[in-house]
Amino acid sequence: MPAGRRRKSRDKSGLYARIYSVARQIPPGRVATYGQLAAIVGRCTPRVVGYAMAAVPPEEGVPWHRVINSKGEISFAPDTERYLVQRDMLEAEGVEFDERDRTDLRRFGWPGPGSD
DNA sequence: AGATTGACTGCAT
DNA sequence: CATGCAGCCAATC
Repeated sequence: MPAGRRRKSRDKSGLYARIYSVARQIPPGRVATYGQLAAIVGRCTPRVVGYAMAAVPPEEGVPWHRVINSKGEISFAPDTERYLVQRDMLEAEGVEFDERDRTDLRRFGWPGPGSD
């Protein structure tokens, strides 16, 4: 790996790789918020995490469906197919939604890396 | 190079 | 609890 050159990580190319790397650590049945991932990745913001999730290649093994917004809700309009697909996958893992279509982050929220 | 958009968030109303 | 607004960073046009 290219030693030297660190300080503030200018690896913009590795930004997505970092985000995916963290996302892959989210265990089944748990969900993480964009802001949480951004904080763990560092030098990143929720917007970028969302953009990265939208750009996840299908075979990367990244559980993009376990990433939701800070309100504990899926960030797609409820009447879209993408929303239904994501919700279906989460429920299949045991994540529950209330009548407001929100999950309880205190129960299903991912504590963070190393909580395995 | 400037403007616009997007799977966001926190705070004020 | 719903809505509005500003701040945020990268990708696209």
